[in-house]
Amino acid sequence: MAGLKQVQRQTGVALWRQIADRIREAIGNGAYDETGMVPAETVLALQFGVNRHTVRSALAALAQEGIVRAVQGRGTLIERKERFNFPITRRTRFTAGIGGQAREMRGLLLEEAKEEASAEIGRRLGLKPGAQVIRLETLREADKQPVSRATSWFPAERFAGIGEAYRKHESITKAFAELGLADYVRATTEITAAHAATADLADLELTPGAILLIAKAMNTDLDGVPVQYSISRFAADRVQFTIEN
Amino acid sequence: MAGLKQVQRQTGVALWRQIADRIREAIGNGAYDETGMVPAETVLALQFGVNRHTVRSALAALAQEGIVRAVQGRGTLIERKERFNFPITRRTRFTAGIGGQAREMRGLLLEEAKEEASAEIGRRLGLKPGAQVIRLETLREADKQPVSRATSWFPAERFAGIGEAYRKHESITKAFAELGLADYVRATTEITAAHAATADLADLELTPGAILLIAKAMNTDLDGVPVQYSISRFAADRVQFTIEN
DNA sequence: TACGGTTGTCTATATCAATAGACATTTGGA
DNA sequence: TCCAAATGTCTATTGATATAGACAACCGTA
Repeated sequence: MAGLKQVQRQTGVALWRQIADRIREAIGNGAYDETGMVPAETVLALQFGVNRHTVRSALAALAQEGIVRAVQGRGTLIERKERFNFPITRRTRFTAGIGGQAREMRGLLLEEAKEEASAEIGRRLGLKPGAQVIRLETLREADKQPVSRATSWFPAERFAGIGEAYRKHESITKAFAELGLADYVRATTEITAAHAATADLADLELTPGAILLIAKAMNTDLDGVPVQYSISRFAADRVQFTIEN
Repeated sequence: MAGLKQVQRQTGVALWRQIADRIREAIGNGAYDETGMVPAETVLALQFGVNRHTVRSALAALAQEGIVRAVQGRGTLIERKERFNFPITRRTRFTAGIGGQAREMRGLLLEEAKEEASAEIGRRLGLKPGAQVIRLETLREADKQPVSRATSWFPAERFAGIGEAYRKHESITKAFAELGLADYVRATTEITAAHAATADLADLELTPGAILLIAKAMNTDLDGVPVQYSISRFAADRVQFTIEN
């Protein structure tokens, strides 16, 4: 299992960066699942044919991403696999779901608009024809890495000001709370996959041809009244869904 | 058209490398087709928000790849678009076809095996059932960039030692010549496209989901006797085929 | 011929990347 | 308790990366 392809020098890509990428990939492939640890720094240095300090730079970058954690005297433990695990349950919340696996969570409001509900959106939200909805375009990041790009619709009269609330709290759950909705549940989730449209490529920092996991979700309040319908596009190589019942 | 996305610092990827990649892409997109030149160094430096010397490093790398050529007093001329043009004719030869567009051509022999011809390969080469063939796995590079990954079959008794000859000359044409076949012609070429299999991703240095152009070719000697059948997988974003008659 | 615009070259400085070696600190087990 | 193994920290050196400024050389054109 010794490194078949050596790292390349003088390509404009730092050695520590190449090594970090390869270790991250190896972790994602389950190469170190038996021990749950990365090989010792001296071993990695030998494998890649570089100095131990260079390996340390690579591991420091991975630690910064929250993928590994070094423990003096023991070794470098794998904190999480490459993919964020996103459990889908009746109480699915994005921030809480990913939160434990990342150090820093952010939710950015890219766009807000009030518009007439399309036929499909109206049906999903149980609104009368011609009713107004608020549409939010959001980008969610975990550890500064974009994870998903979502479009959400809310009944306009009930959730006026949700855009501002989201911008403040960076969380749908907290935005709902500020508007008087203390609790809500995930009613339905539909999951598909597709190639990324060019519009999503830039936001999610993907390469053309990348694959998206698409989750169409409906949330309701505790009385079963729809409060949100959303279409979230996840970078397929950064998340996995877990369905629990 | 000013740079929307700034280059990033301290990511382990040198600025000149990021800028070279973006200019190469812009050239491929035809962004500078009107003038046939890259903007002046000072203009690019301003666009990317870096020093002129950093831009010069990027342009030097592109010149090394043969994509641009700087002329003092005039500017930096575009030598060729991103894609290599690969003309397919009755006298198609890989090295000669790409040769004029690249500075350095290489052909690497990855694997050699003598084996029994499969039904299809036997049919393509016009061999009797159970005949032996030599299979070569090769990787072709132009200016140190992998261009294609090919699997070739040859009748074993007629071309014994072709693996060694290819390793020496890095050219099928020259290997044939050494074995006494002075000339040959392209009889048929079939072209398809597909997503890259994982096995080819590493060799061609592609990202998952990348697209391959696949050329299935049969070469014969001047008497029409098949001498080679090959399946070549080209990185679709690096080549284009031109059919000439 | 003169000039504006362009690439080429040089010096200087600061920071990052990589190597090298030494030693401290911590952990887990013999 | 001791030891091997692992990560943490420090100093030092070299080369690559990036910025800054100045000026030379060259091209096309007015």
